[in-house]
Amino acid sequence: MPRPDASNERRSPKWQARRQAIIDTSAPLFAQRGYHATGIAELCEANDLGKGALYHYIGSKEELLAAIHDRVMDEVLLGAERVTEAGGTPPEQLAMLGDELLSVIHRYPDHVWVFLHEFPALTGDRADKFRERRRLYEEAVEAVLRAGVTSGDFRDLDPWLTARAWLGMHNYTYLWLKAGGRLSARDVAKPFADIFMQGIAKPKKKR
Amino acid sequence: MPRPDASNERRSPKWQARRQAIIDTSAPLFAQRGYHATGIAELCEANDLGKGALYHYIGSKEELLAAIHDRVMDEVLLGAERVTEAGGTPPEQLAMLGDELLSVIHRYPDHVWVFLHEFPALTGDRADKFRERRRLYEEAVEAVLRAGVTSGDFRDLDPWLTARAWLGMHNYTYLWLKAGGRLSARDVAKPFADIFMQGIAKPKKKR
Amino acid sequence: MPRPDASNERRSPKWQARRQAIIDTSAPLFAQRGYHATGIAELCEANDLGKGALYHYIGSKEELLAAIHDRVMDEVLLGAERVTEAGGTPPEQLAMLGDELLSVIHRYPDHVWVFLHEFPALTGDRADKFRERRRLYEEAVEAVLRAGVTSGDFRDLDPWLTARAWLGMHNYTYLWLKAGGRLSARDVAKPFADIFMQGIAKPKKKR
Amino acid sequence: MPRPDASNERRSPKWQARRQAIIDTSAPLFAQRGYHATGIAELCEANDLGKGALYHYIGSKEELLAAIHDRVMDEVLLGAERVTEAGGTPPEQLAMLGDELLSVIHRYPDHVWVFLHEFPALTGDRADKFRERRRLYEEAVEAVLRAGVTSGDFRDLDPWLTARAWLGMHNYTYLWLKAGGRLSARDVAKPFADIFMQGIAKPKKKR
DNA sequence: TATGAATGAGACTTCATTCAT
DNA sequence: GATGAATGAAGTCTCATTCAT
Repeated sequence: MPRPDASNERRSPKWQARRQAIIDTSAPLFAQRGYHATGIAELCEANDLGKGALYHYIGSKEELLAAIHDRVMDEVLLGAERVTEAGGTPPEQLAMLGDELLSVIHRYPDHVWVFLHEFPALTGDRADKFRERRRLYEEAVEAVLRAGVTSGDFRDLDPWLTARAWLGMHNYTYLWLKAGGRLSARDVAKPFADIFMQGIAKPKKKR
Repeated sequence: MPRPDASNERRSPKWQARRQAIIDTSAPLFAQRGYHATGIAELCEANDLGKGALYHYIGSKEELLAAIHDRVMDEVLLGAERVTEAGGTPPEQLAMLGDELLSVIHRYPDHVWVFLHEFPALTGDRADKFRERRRLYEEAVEAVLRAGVTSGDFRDLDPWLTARAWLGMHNYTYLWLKAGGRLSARDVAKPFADIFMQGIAKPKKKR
Repeated sequence: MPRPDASNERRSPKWQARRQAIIDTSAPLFAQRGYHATGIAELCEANDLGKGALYHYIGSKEELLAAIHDRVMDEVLLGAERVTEAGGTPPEQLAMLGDELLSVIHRYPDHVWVFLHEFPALTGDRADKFRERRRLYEEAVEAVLRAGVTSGDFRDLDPWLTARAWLGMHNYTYLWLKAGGRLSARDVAKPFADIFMQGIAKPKKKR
Repeated sequence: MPRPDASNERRSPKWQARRQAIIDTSAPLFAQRGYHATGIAELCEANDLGKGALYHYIGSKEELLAAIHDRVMDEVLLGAERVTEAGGTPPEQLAMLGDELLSVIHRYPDHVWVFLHEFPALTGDRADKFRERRRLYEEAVEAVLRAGVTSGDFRDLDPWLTARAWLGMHNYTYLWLKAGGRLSARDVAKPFADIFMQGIAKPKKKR
């Protein structure tokens, strides 16, 4: 049963920093072993902290999980905002969205893994808040697609369904796209954009 | 610690049927609450069986999880075989693969959810066997892409990376494609194939 | 809670034989894995019988344990009777008791192991009956020692304490004396008798 | 499946003391009811501790069993060392070994009962380590016997077999020798030594 | 005689969390 | 800030036994 977010803003900067470090250290554990399979004891060891001290920073295990989700959603939504503010044609916007999204997945592979695997473990208000933010992002993608249909850049397609195709294609990279890996975010974003943009482009009228 | 699959083949047909029913009844529970979060007690209640009787059929919780995985992989690989045997051009083959895959997801949404979410909970030999079968399927997709490049139907693309795009686009539908829902498997497969096929088609030479 | 011994005497000879076979097949299992650690399922497999059929013969697990105890005690007490009937001097009697006891241990190593390790698992009447029979045998040993003191063959010793020494020396061979082993019962009985008899002999008066 | 002994040395002295108390409180339970028949719940009640708290100290039930074994073997091997360091003729050494061994059995009757009854319940490394220490002690006894033969104090006997006789005679006292009982360790050790020493002594040459 | 599905209590162990220090 | 002992509910799984077939 989630408790009201202990207002972290009153805390000292030192506390804030330590909390952030704990979040980032814990994400790989949750990613590798699973949220439920990772015990408080393991988190304590990984963070070199006693149980009491750990709870001083995280409040509860689920709050820690929510913090990892927020870390990702903050970045993802920030990316979407940047794209909106940058302007450009719908195809340009969609390409930028892909760049931003894959950049987040590439930089935070563990956080994203947790995000995509363990969101059903969130309960109550925390689950609601998370779903709300996720929906917000998905609607941004749909909006670009709709704009492209209107502008004539994209052929007449179902924006909702097409957004799902785009999201699946990009999100699913969490399984193999890693920071230290062979491929950069851009190495993936470019070919994916090529496929998708050509795939939904309005065919040129033949004369 | 996975034990060698207690040779289920010696069991009576009645036992086999009951086991299958338990597998199918349990999949939705794992899908909705998560594998670790679902207790044996819940499985017992859902299957209307005592603990001892449940274990008479499943061996262990993890064996039950593996059985759900197998149920899906059996169908998926069977679909891939049908496609191979059907023959046709690479674009036709890829379209058929999409039809088959989305059909499985549409018919077994819970099994697939479990499959895509809880595979890290498999350990030891069971994990190995599962990864092997999954790789087998992915290679079938790559093979079709490679054939299409060779045949000139598809432009020159990275088969591995493109297969990931295709797999993500299709697999990710597990989040919203349900048997009772608004959309049929075909309703999704057709537009997805349109996007993907047009997206990787070799541009026609202009005259 | 032990039930009154289902009067086995009314059973058919075939039933009796099968029951005896089960007792002898089960003793090694109990000896090697322990009474509590050996499950009914293992007993079924070893005896090539279903659970229902096994229970048809043994009544309960504890009754089976008691039967193994009885098998040993029958032999041990029979040996003691033979010795009594044979007559002879106390040293001769004690030597014969050693021969008989080690012969039982050598012929029924598993039954004896169970007997010496698992007697605390017997409860209620079964425990009482077993303790009674064990005491009976021990008193036979004490009686011989007492007779030897009276006759002047043995020096003046505490019969109870000396009997314990003798019993420990002989019983404890259950740890290493096996039917198929290097040593026969006689190979052990002779040196043991030499030690013990010389150890308690009345010193010859010097002239 | 035994885990590597969680390095208990890092624990606080208070923890160590409590652990030791738990070991000594649990030994009588195992002795009276048997290792397998004694449940964690009973151990908790006897130690006035919750399940979680108990596990905080013991790691596992089998580790507790091993600790009881070690408690005994530590004392027994220490006694053997004292004897070796004390020096003296082989008969003196053997008498001292008897004094030491019976003293341990008298002071730790429950621990010894567990030790002699439940050692088959140890598995893996723990069983190996225990067997090794036990063998070490038995070899010490054999060595004294061998020395006595060489020195001419004992007649020509089989050291291995004679050691078994001696061990059985002494170890078997665990069945009736108790700290609060009628007999002290010395009350038993003296007559036993008299029997055994006279029993294996080299007969004086008659003139 | 024999089967094996079903029982349900109880086995050992782990868990997230609290709180006195 | 930090510790780690203690909690006790819940975890997965095994058990001896029964009974309809």
